[in-house]
Amino acid sequence: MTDYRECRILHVDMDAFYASVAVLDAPHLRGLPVIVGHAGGRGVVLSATYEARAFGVRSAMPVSAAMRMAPQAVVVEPRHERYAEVSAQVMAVFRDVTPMVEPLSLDEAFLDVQGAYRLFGGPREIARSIRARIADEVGITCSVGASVSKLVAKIASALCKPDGLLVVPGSGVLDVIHPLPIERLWGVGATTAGTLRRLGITTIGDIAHTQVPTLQQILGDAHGAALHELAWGRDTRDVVVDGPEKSIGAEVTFEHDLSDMEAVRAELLRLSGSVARRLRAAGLSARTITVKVRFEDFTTVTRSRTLSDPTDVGHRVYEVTASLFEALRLQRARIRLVGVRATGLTAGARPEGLFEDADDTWSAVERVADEALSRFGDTAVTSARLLRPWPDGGSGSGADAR
DNA sequence: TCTGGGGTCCTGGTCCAA
DNA sequence: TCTGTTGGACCAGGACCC
Repeated sequence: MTDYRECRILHVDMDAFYASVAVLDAPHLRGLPVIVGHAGGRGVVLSATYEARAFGVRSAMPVSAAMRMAPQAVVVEPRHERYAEVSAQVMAVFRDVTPMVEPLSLDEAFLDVQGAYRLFGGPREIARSIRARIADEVGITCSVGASVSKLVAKIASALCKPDGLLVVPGSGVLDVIHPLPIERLWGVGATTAGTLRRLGITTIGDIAHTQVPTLQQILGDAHGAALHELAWGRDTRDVVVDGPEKSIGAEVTFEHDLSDMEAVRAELLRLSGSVARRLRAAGLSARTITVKVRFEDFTTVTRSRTLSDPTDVGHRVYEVTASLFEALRLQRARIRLVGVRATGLTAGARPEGLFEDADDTWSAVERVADEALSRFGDTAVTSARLLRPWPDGGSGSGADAR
């Protein structure tokens, strides 16, 4: 029997992860159509069991639309801490097999298993063992693709979903990927797919047989050339164990569009505090702060500012955020979403005492608050400004003072 | 129909300094 | 001194991923 030793890259993907965890924790839901998402309002489907998918329910569609398709479905509120917990169990199984694990999200990872052959056998045996252990020890199912590259391993795991295993040797790569629709290719989303389809390019094979300059003319130099390479199965990216974080952000969509700018500023204050707290928890400081505003018609603007000194102080983040927001000079706008993001991250907290300024005081205050929050819970400390009762219920719940 | 929230990466424009 | 070029940093927006 061939053991496909060239297929050292595994892509492991949990099946309907959030929904599977919901069923794991509430076994009476097994076999039922289950949708994970915020019921009512503007929530979208985060995940759905295959029973729900049979009705046409898909991730990212509005929960309201999903409920019209599957009225009998059970809607379950998301529980992110629980997903993180289960994810840690799954990743621990991966790391038992090899240290070469690159998590892509809570529910999927690339593994380079070449170094594990001597202990565990070839890629197929390793994949089988991982699938069995996750089923036994965690209680959910996963699908595994194994191949010579990340691209093909990822395509393979998608092709064998749910609860499957597919090994694609180097000699079979083009036979497998060329008939597939272009959307299967990493980097082809709705926009690129629409552009290519209008030109009659519908399969990965079509991309492979289109001249590079033509693709570059359509999609830009980098994107065009990259897609052509991928369409021929050429992907030399290695499994990277620990990539540093590049940004930390938070955003919120209001239940109803807001026109009360004071309420929007209060939300920006809350988001700034949350981002800064996560920076401090990660031991990082940020040089660039970006504020994002989405209006009722879904148009979105971002404004950013780069600081002379990196910061992890919430008060400082809010000062920048608020001044960027003020510069937009919004009077009667109806705002759907606001967000705050920190980029240009550097390791290490902001050096205290280096600059004798108000940030030192705020930094000290916020570190004390971090301590209180970690000891007494999320509601132990908050900014006085966030205590004002907004007309419609406050942050994220749909204030609208008009 | 009506579009979340967390991210990464790329592109094109502007500004500034060498 | 003036002009043109180049390259880097920054900024804004968009596409994409899960």
